[in-house]
Amino acid sequence: MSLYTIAQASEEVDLTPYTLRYYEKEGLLPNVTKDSAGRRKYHDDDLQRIGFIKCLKGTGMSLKQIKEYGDLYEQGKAKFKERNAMLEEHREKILQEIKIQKKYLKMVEAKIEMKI
Amino acid sequence: MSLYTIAQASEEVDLTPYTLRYYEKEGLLPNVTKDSAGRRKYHDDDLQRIGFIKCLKGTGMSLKQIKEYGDLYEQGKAKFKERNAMLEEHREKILQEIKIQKKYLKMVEAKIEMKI
DNA sequence: TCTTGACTTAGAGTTAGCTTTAACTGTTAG
DNA sequence: CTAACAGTTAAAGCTAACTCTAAGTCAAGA
Repeated sequence: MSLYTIAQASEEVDLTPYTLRYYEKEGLLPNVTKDSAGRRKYHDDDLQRIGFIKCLKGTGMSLKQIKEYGDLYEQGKAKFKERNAMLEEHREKILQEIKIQKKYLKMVEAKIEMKI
Repeated sequence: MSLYTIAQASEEVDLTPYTLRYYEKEGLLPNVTKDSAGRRKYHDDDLQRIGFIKCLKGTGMSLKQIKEYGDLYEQGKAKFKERNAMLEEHREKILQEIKIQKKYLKMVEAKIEMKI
């Protein structure tokens, strides 16, 4: 059970302390605790959660939607179906996006080969 | 040699007229002409250029960089090397990005299968 | 004890990329 | 001729996602 200061967590997940506080303010990190002096303490769970937030964000999900997903997650088993439906929909979006990226890649490669 | 009004061009490339004017203002579309009444007329060349802009933008290039590329393009053969170097660098970026997307896809799929 | 430095907060500022508004002009159908 | 319409401009406004500032607190080392 290791704990991280905001600086350490920031280093660990490669986001600035500003961003971590921002995510918390937006309700994306509801479980970050504070020590007696009011300073944030990040648990491994928090870091894992941030990792998944980065995954969702990196695949084009908005912070608003990520919060929705997180809120469902907080409600546990009761909202499992809804939550997984979100992920499955998102999965399709990622697949679609990879397809588009590959198409664009070909366009760029064609332009490179064009030599004009 | 077909010509398009801004509304038609907008339809054709699936961007709003606002966006087309904005791109022009930013210097991304230097060759759009105007009729005697001052109304924009888009040529096939313009639509092709917009298509490539969408490709670059869709793969994460900023409008600023796209403008840089376009400016080199305007300078023709003289800047061919520089221009192609940009594209090759961008090609690497796209490949990298596809890799990351695939990794994230696996993370999402793992979470779906986790059923917790 | 003093000072340094990492933290805290609320709230303001920034950036990219549009998007809209206001006021106006020129074209076209009735 | 006139009303509606599609376009024009400059400039303001908007949203997402940070990013920073100001003012303050707290703990640890010289």
